[in-house]
Amino acid sequence: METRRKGPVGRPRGFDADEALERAMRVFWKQGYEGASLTDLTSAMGITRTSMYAAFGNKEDLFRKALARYEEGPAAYVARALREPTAREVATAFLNGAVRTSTRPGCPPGCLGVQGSLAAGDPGLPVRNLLADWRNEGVTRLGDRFRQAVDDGDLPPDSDPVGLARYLMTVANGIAVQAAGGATQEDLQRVADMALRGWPPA
Amino acid sequence: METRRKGPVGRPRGFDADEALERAMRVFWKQGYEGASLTDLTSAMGITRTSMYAAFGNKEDLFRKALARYEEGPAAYVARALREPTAREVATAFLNGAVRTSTRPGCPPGCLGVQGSLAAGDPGLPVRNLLADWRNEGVTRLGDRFRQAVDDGDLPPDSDPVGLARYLMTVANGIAVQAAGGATQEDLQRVADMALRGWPPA
DNA sequence: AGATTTCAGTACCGCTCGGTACTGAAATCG
DNA sequence: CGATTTCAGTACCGAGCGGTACTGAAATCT
Repeated sequence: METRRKGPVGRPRGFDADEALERAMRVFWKQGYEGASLTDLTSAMGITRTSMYAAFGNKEDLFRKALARYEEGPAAYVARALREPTAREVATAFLNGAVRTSTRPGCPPGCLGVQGSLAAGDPGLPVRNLLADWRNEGVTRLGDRFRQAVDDGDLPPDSDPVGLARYLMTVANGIAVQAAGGATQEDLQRVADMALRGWPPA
Repeated sequence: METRRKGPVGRPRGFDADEALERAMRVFWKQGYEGASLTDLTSAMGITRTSMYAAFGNKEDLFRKALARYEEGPAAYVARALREPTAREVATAFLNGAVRTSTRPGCPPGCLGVQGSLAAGDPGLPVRNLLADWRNEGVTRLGDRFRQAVDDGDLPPDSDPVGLARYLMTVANGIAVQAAGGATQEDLQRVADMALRGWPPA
């Protein structure tokens, strides 16, 4: 006979973990991993250090969860772009999404995958490597999609799918850097348009 | 009657300030401003904290001087590119220089102007803004050069010089990000070549 | 040589960091 | 109701941060 629980025993948590994670994500996005102190994070989340550690583990765990949330939220344009029917539409949707997410009003400029950590001392290396892997995985996914496009015939047979993928990711990363320096959405949309002027014809 | 000094009175400094600054520049380049501790810096420079403060001011002053040295050294390709005869050659030299400097063996990957500080908490804001200004000044200089190119007739009269400048800077910034993630010189040279495929004809 | 000036080094300052032990209250169970 | 469990909050931990006072030696001047 198995013990059945109607709900978790004990006092339930008094805050919305999803909302707290959203707030934490924005602090990391704005200030980077090392630049975001636990005090910054917990005061934005509206909870105490104790609650944060109980709910999310530690600072690095919190960042990993914030990155996962970022991927499903602000960075969902990547997955959407990959589902576009042609290589050109994939590329266009990807860069336009990067522009919009990097310059969205009410959100920090740039991209969590770039601003989160680019260079760091020893204590920040795990997160730095996590983000480098995250960006490289994006290249891989785009590259797979473009290999498919070559098979489909909407990219020339002599195309370099991974090269095209890295090119787009490079431009998207640059857009994030430029957004951090104050470039506007119009500025960066022009950049995205220029970046596609040399795109291989179908 | 003016007092003449043959040399500075007192014990002369026992280290090469230029060499020390070069070492500091590389630490900032690799670890970023906030990620480079005074211990990291001074041990790489081979001097004590006291000597560093006497010779360079404080950590922020040291960074400013390291950035100036970076501009004259690894980033000298920018000034060289601006002196190329045509807009296309300017653009090509600029991107090729960004690729080489971001992937130079023996140097940290990327660009000090990007890796130095992209996102930061309150204490790092001055340096973050310094670098954003530095990047934007690069856009301005390229933009001035391309305006000249329009006058010279080696860019179409309806070109957007500042837009073209921002486009190149965006690609260069993206190259720095990608280099930090392990992209090789060959990878990034292909990216630079692709970025110029849509360049306006003379 | 003696006086002076700046050197390099140690030890320390107050502060903030990420992380934790401990307290007392609150909510759910039998 | 009483027992149990987890909550939120305070106060604190050792460590590292950027920066500085102080010491004694070394090198240049008159």
